[in-house]
Amino acid sequence: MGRPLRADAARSVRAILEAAEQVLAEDPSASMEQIAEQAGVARTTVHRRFANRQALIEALGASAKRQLMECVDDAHMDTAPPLVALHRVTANVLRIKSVWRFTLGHPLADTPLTAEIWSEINAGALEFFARAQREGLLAPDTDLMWARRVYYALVDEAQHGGGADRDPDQVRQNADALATLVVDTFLRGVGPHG
Amino acid sequence: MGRPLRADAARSVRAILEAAEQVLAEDPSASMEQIAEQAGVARTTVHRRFANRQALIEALGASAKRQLMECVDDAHMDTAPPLVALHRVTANVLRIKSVWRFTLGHPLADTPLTAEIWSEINAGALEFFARAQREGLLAPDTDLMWARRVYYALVDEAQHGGGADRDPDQVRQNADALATLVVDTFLRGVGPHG
DNA sequence: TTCCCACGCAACAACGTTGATGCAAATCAG
DNA sequence: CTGATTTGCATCAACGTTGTTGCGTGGGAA
Repeated sequence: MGRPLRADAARSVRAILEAAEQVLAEDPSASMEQIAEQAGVARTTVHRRFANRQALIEALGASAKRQLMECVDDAHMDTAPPLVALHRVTANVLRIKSVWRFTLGHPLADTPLTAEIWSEINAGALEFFARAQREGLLAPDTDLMWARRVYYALVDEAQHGGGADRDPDQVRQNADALATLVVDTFLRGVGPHG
Repeated sequence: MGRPLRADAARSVRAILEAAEQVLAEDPSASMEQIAEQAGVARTTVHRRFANRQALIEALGASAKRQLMECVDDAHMDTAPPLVALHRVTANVLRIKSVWRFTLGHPLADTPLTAEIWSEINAGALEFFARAQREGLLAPDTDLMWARRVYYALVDEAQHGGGADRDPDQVRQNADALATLVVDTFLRGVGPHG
């Protein structure tokens, strides 16, 4: 590509991406104008940095998916004990999802690239659940596809309810507590146990 | 209001509502043109029957909410044994949701009227879960708000995955099977039981 | 300090969508 | 059958959004 961006240009790009994520999270059909306003930038500047609305959304997708992949990786789903890995990845994903509510929530940001990452993650999840089932964490008669969908749904649900977390510390604690709740509900449901 | 609609007019209205539900389910921002096309009707006819896009969506909301309320009522949540009632209402709701994927899925169709019905249903659900908890169907330490959210999420998830059901009979069987799956997962999760 | 780049601002064309209107033809109801 | 109503079609104005361009200005980099 061209030479590195100047300081103010880089600042604009970051502001725009951040604003786009926030605005689109509340209204996926928000206009470029609204995004520019939230970014504290003129609309033309948005178009200067991102040729299309599509290009902007794809840029969001790239950032988000990269971070998601990263946070899944460092849970070591393939080696850690299933229950530990499950709790860790859940907390990590919840943390990421709270930042990328739009991009990771709406499939609008789907491009060939991101679709590939998705299927990779999905495959990894299925593989993990298979191992979890072999090691007795999941009931032997559980349909793994259903299990995966239930897990995703619970993570989503835990995310949506979570109100405003101010500082990063609070986000982390919240993510841990929610992860416990999600994993618990996922494995034992809400009925009486014992 | 005015006098009853003529036969062809009534047919148009029904066709438009049905078409709107289908089209909007796949693309919530679809144009009136697309809806008209799917209904086999000129766009002007749509505007003749529904002043606004908003009015059309509200009409959808009214129909859907009415049916939803009806199908919740005839599950007799307040008298039947909790497990029976839960299974029955789940099957009923799944059946309705498969028909009103857009209107009951996206909160776009929310008006003062529908919001009222929603809160009524939500209150009923919470009350039901409280009774279920007293009677031992839910663990005593379960947060009822969380339980409700999990239940809604599971119903949604069961709905989304359900591919194309051709005839009404198949829909009914499918709804029963899915209801069993949902209730089971809801109460016991996917971990080993025993 | 000096040069260059990025910015804000204003203006513009192109589009698609919405909503309204008039009219001729088809269709329903008494 | 006959009158009333509905519909399709063509047309029009109004809007909001998108994307582009040119210009003057202010802040970053060497």
